[in-house]
Amino acid sequence: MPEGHTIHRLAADYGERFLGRTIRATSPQGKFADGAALVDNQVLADTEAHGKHLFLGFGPDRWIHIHLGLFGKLGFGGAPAPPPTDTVRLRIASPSAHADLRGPTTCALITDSEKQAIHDRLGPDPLRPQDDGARAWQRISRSRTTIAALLLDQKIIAGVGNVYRAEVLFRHGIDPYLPGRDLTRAQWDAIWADLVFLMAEGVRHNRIDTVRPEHLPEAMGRPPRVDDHGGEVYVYRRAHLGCHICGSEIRTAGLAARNLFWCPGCQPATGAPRS
DNA sequence: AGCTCATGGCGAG
DNA sequence: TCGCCCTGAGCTG
Repeated sequence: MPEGHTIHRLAADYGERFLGRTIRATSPQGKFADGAALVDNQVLADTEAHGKHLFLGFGPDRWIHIHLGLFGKLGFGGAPAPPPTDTVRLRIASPSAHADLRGPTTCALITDSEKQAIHDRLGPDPLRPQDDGARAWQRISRSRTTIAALLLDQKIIAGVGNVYRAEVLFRHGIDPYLPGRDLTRAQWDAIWADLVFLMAEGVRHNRIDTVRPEHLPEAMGRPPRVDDHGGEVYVYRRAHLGCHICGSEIRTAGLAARNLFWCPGCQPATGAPRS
């Protein structure tokens, strides 16, 4: 269950273990048998992430494109690798390590130009140093769509998922229903800079933490969060609980088939009326 | 054993 | 906007 920080982390994890090495590739589940055969006994030459897309380079002109979707998981382990379970789509193994991919939305062999087409349809990624938030602003500032929906649109900004969306809007006191074109440039610049910071922290710690030090449980005299998603957050999955800052009841609503969370006190409605 | 839900995204209508 | 794809955990019975 990954957002962009997880994918960047996994690209680094693959690289650490297999870059420059000849790997064995198999598809115990069978759905990627042909692709695995074509990279078996090849050298992993490159790993890259853009948003939630992961690329493993076996050049020339040959990449494995992985997208975990909502359920996909990647697990690393040592050698010898244990017998794979029958849901392993792709196992990559070296004499010292193995990696098992399960449940991805996408695991496919692609060419350089197919890879480029994927980059071309993705927006700037806060975790790619060369990417620029101004490109996203061009579209956001002209859109009547709510900022909450725009933040999840990978064509506009790549790598943000449901947790970062809710949390970054909270951190900036922005109504999720505010149309993109009603944001100020200063608000967007602050959001982008914050995502660059938060997501880099996410890569480092391998979890999403968005709570400022002065609002951490120990600073606020409350117990630490216990939740299966792991990090300290302000609003994500905290529906009907009290806001850590103002005490208002955190609200939730469906937006484009995803659950949105926000604090009506800290993020007062300035956008369109909502039900 | 069966249901629900999850940090995602696609295509049909 | 809905249904669908992928998997697994945590309920319920």
